[in-house]
Amino acid sequence: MRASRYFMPTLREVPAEAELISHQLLLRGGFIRKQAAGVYVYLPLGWRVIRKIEQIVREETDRIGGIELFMPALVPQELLDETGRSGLDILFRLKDRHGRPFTLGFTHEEIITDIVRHAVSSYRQMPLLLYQIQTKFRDEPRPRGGVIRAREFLMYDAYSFDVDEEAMERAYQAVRDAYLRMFHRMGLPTIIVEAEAGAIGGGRNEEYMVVAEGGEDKVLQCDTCGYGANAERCELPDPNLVPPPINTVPPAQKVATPNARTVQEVTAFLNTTADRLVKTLLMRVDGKPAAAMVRGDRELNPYKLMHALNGESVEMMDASSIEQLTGAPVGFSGPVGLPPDLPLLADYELKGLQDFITGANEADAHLVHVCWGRDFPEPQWADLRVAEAGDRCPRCPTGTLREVRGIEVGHIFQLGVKYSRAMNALFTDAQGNLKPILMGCYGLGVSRCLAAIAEAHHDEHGIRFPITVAPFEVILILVNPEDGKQRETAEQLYSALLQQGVEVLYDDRDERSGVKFKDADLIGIPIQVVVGRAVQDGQVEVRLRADKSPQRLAIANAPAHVLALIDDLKRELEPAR
RNA sequence: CGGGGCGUAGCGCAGCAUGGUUAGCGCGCCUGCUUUGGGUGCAGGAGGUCCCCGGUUCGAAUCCGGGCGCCCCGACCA
Repeated sequence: MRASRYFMPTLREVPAEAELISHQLLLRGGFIRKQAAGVYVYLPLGWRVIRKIEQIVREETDRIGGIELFMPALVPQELLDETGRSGLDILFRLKDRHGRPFTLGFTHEEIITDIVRHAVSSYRQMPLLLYQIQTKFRDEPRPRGGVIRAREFLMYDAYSFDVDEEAMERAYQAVRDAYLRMFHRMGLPTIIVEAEAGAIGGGRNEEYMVVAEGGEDKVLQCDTCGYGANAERCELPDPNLVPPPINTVPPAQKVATPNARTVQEVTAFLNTTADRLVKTLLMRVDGKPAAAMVRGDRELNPYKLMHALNGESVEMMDASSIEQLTGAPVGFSGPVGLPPDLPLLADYELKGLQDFITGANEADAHLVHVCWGRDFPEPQWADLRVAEAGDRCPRCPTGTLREVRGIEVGHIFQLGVKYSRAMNALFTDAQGNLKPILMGCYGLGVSRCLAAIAEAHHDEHGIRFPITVAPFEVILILVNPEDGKQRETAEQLYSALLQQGVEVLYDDRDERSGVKFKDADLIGIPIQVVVGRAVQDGQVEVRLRADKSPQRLAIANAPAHVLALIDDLKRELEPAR
């Protein structure tokens, strides 16, 4: 490709809207352009990268027996009614001319299950692994980071169908390994962590995280055993604390705390510390009220409360319901005097705490010297708080958790019969029994990978693409187009490389050399071939974007050398191929 | 949805508190010359519904009201 005839609008200055380095570089390098919040154009360079990512995921899925298909982006709402997901607020909704409600697909479990329930009826037709690469639409409350969290984005999603638990587990493992190969081939270093299932639901599920400063997920990792989990999932062990004696604790006493609602305000007012305070949070699990207690300096993990009560959804109770239930405005809730039928749960940690401060369930008042088992019934103990760096590992005796940030590039789930049961996707087994199909679903953010790659591979000059996903393998830089000898050499090398099947971007533009070098570094093509003044000595320079150390070569040897370099770079990421 | 910030040429910004020439600067773009190994120098030029609607005023980019859009933090999120 001749750069003079190509479309690569690079930007010299950093667009004000971009915060993340990957976002800045992708905008500046002419890979993407914003159309609206969370809606992006993929410019030619960006689209070439996307197509390479797609190719890798196709090859690796095909290798484990996956079969590609293509589902509609336009999804009839009634299909989502079957699984109760038509009310989700991330759905884009529209109506056709007859007023029939549609949504834009945010994920495709219902569609694929619908196809399979009509076409699969026997155990002989499984196992089955179907996948697609599709545009997904999610009306995110807050798009951010460019294509990291977009409202319209490209996603690969695969779905497995099996006859029993073991077969489902085998399919899950096969995809799990295939994902590792995909990310490795893309040059994305990932870690696998346990995760929450969110709107997809189901059982076991894991996320693939690219560790990056700009990542939006908090990930906790054990320094000893390798356990890793998303912070919204990460379990904590029961420290089995011994309750301190309460015979010397003075009776609970009400104190006035005018306008002191937050932990910070209360501790300041009572001149104490947050770990002497117990927060009581009123929540709804599956719509039913529940109270959860954590220490004042901790954070409640709502999912943990949901799991403790075997629920499927959780939300904070709204202010007026709280007032109705406790008799006090938000900020003054406490465990003393709550309705006896209200489930009351407390984090394990509180087992070792007595003589604490809580809300009094009365406006502008708190209680001091509160003890559980004395002033209110012993609560149900559970793991309820959000894990933090420094906490003990839940999987091994000596490990400590540390915290990193990650970009979630993949998420795999064992769905079990959640969708097949709801949608009546049944099959007949060898014994003639009618059973629901066991499903798994496996998502990979294709467009998000583009951003993750830029986030993981860049320096102060620009992106440094791994060769497997680079928009071109080689950039051929003609330093001075006015120089006949240089031009002639560059043209000759260009044809030679093309003939060898090399993907080469030939920068023949009538630009200053400085512009070309800056652009080459910015767009990150891994191999740079510079045709400059060295042609006088019959030489050109070859250098890697990654280390920049130039190597001078006789012009005649350059194509073979470049070919060998490409091979080397590819072998690092695709050893088996 | 809560808090904060922003909206002026393709991009980055100034001007706005105190209303008043023809709305300005840098980059980019066009023309000519120059230069040719890291965003070259000189000269000339084009490009603006100052986000939108309404109001105040002799006069609004500037003041007031309403709306829309965008970014960041939080809530939320596969």
